[in-house]
Amino acid sequence: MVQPGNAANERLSGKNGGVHISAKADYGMRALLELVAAYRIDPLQLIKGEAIATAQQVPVKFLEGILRQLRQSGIVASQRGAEGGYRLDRDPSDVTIADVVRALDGPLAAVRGNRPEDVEYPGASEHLREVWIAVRAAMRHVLEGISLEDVALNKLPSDVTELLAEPGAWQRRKP
Amino acid sequence: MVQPGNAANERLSGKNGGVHISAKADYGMRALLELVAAYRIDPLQLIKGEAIATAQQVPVKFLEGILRQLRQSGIVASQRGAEGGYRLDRDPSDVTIADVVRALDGPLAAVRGNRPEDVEYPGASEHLREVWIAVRAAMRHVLEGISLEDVALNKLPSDVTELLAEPGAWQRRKP
DNA sequence: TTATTCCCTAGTAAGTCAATAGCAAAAGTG
DNA sequence: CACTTTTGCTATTGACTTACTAGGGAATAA
Repeated sequence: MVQPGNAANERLSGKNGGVHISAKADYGMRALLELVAAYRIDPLQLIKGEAIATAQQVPVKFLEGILRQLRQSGIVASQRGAEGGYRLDRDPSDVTIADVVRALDGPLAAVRGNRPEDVEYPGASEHLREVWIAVRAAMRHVLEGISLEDVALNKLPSDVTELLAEPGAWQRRKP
Repeated sequence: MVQPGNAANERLSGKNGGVHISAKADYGMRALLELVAAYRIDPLQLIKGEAIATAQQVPVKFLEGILRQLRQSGIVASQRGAEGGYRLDRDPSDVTIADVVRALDGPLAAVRGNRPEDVEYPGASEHLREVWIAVRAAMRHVLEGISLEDVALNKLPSDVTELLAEPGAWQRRKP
């Protein structure tokens, strides 16, 4: 098992295509889930960056940058000075995972760095674009369908739990 | 519109999280679709690397490396020397896009470079792993469900065409 | 005023990505 | 047997990204 936020024994297999959840997206989601927990007690309660960082075992200064990006996207609010901190600025049921990933890493899908609808294919590969569009649509379907509240309460939408119930969903594919 | 294989005006928005189709996966799929077209005439016909490269407007030497990886994965066969070239080594209906992406870029999904099932989350983010597993399952569902033949004949599975029919599937989300 | 806490810019080491160069090895042709 | 063609393989490159860290500036409360 990989320790959370411990950058020592990680990146065993440096290479990965398909979908990659970056450290920013992962840390950002974890920070937001901490803020959701506080929000459910008092929606205006402020939590310090360092408190989030230690709770989630994430590098503090790196997390600060992430929280700033989330504030600039209107997901989080912040206050400076003593007794300052961060809080959610929107209802947890209103913030989707897609919102978070887009705020931190940009567009959900890219083909060679371009939007899927912007690439064109000659001859035999004529219909390849449809495939990448479908991949993006699948990502959107999942990530736009799950809110922070869903994750915090472990109440995922039914079509997502169906995905999780698929045989082998929790195992890696044979290499 | 971005020209196929032209690396000049691309990479406008360098950053992207979520799913990224690499040049290798994109070029590899295009090369394979050329081979499928030949396969349908004669399953043993050999096509030269340079012919594929010019047909798909892809850098030759880069494509060579891709085709070699595909051969090492058993998807493609090759023969050296004059009158040599490449051909499909499996039936087009038997090769999925997931096979291609895995052969060229490794695992379909990663969280900070690790397999989704290998990361663990403390406290408030306890259930985040399920989300990433679901994302991977969604990717698998799409990419393992489409074969080279499906793309070549433009006959995608019904659940994929349903994804494409979703409103806004072809437009980017408002930034 | 002073301690606290977020805000912001810069920088950096390591790594990846996309591609190129060059030569070795095999296979067919004359 | 040369000789040409075509793939096999390794190494290298430059641009870029990722995951951080350093250090100071600005706001806020006691």
